[in-house]
Amino acid sequence: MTRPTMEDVALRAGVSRALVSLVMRGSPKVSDLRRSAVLKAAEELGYSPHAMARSLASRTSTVLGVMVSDLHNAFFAEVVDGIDAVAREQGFDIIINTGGRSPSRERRALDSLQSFRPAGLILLSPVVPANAIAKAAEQLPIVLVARSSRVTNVDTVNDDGEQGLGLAVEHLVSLGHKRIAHLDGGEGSQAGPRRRGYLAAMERYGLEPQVVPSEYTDTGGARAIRQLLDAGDLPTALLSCNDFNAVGAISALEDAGLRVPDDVSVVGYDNTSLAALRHVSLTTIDQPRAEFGRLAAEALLQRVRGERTEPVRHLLHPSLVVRSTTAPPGGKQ
Amino acid sequence: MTRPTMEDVALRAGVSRALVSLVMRGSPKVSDLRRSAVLKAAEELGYSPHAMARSLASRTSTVLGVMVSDLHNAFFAEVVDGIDAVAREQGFDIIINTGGRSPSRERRALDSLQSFRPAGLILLSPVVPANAIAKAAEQLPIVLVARSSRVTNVDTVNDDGEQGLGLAVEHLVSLGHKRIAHLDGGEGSQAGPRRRGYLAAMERYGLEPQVVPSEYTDTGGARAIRQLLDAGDLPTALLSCNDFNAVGAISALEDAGLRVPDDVSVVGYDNTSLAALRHVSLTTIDQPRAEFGRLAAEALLQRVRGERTEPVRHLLHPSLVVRSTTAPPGGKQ
DNA sequence: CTACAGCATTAGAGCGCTCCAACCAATAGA
DNA sequence: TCTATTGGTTGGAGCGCTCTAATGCTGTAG
Repeated sequence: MTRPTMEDVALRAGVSRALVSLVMRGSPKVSDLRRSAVLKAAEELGYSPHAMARSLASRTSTVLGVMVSDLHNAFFAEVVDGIDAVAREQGFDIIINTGGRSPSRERRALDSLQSFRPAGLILLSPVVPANAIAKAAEQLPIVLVARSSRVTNVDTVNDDGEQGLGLAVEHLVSLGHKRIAHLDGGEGSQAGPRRRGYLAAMERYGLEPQVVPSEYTDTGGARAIRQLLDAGDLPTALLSCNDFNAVGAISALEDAGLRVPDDVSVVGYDNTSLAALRHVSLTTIDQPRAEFGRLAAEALLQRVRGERTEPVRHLLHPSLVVRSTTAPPGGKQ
Repeated sequence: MTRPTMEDVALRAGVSRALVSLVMRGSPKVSDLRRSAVLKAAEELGYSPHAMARSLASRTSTVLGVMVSDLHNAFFAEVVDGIDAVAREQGFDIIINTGGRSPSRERRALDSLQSFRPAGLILLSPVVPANAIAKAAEQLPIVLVARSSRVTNVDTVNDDGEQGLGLAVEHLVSLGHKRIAHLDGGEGSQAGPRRRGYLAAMERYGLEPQVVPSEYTDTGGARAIRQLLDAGDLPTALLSCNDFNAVGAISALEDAGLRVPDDVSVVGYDNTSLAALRHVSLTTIDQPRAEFGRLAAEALLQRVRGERTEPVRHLLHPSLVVRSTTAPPGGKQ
């Protein structure tokens, strides 16, 4: 079970350890003769380089750490796909860890990730306090996705949540809705911009805003609806803080005998695969997720290579995806 | 940006590097005086140990590698939760990588994971060929989840897919169904046992089996339904190979003007969070996912600690979760 | 006063690798 | 013939840590 080292390969190929190192790193200054001898020996021994020893010796790393705040949310999977594509293309590996939306577990994940001394870190929607991020950023390059920051040495990649909710309000207004409520994401990441976008858009159209406290879960959405129903105060359209919340809201509405979109229109946010399922077919706001990942990886690699020290703030344009949960108010199609 | 080392901490605390090492590893044979001096110096410098150097020097690792075949599937997130809980409890860290269900990318992920020389590897539903797994297993302990193997130095954790589909058939038969088709998972992991379980159960009840080729996706499910409809050959009940497939099937059925469960009953497999959404409310087979993760981590750690060399084959009992997509045939409730 | 534990502490080697400077042909130029 | 030059190859130091064996230092017994 003890794995072969460069020494073993060198011995078998009849060359020096340094030469094996050159071959492993694909150096051009190795004769074909030796190269093939080394590769053959490595193959026979089942040798593969020891990434830790390598990075220890070279004082560099080709690893990017990715902290995913919630593995249960497919949103992040697509961001990771984007990150992975860029990283691979540029010769970097990624290692992932998850915080499970819990600050303490996330902090542990961050420590663990950092203990590998990666070249940089991408944090997907982290929930740890800003100062923890700022502190980490003193040690290595950091890019934040789906969370904003004013720290000058971290880059951020976000969608323009204000614009997103603006699009949603516009859509509903154009369908004829006037009573449009927002199921708010509370303390959740990006809930602020979305709420502001909602309020601004409502003001723009001269409509009375109604913010209902809720959260980024389907049970949260359902709870908010029950609250509205209890208060006998149901608007004709609902803007959820995300798709999960929207689906929860729809369930609760249907439980109450109301039909979507005939009685109430519902708009989600994120355009998760959930929303795209024809069975759900949720009108929602799409975020370019893979693009998030690509931009984050590129920003990080720029910093890693020392090409830039100025912070970058990507703010991507969301887009409206109209499906089957929105219609004119009053059931008239 | 250059991080402090043990040397720096030792210097600042006025002790030797070895003593700092002892403190960092929580050794009892350090006087309180020195210990606090070291901890203070470490704190001031923002020192944290270098995991790679540590594992290089100690020739041991406290890292478990986890390969998740598909990050988009929340199924794996729950397994990871189980793994994480056990690993953390026993002082191990996990690093995750993903193969995106592509054999080549998965192989890359495996190599990358191994380059960190983890203590062991847990592979969640891997798609690489069996010999690649066997080869890796010569180098380090490996546990497979949701994929079986006959390799003697690999542990496996699976649910009993045969039993699972048996439960589903039994449920439908007890509702009065006779024409029950299986939307098959093809080459997908665990598709074999599920198919076998279906066939065996149908035979047990003296019913004519009908296996429809499909795959583990919602588009696959929809496609299979369209095929059945085109052939004018729709059974009264469908057993999907997984929840995604089932939801796709339901969408296609609804598109065709059929109602679920009134016209057709549908059963999924996996009990993903998707199935639990009240809007979907899918009757399905539940696998104890977190338990998968816990058992996998425990099995791996036993091997890591050299407590066992015999392979372990966990086969967990699935259970039926009845929701709203199954009813007696012909719409009579 | 010496001997010997017992304990906290430390020097030094070494983990698997990279990197630099040195080295060694072999060829080219003077 | 004697240098340069070039391209391939190598030894050795060192990355940040752990681990073993040895060190110094008490305190107690002989």
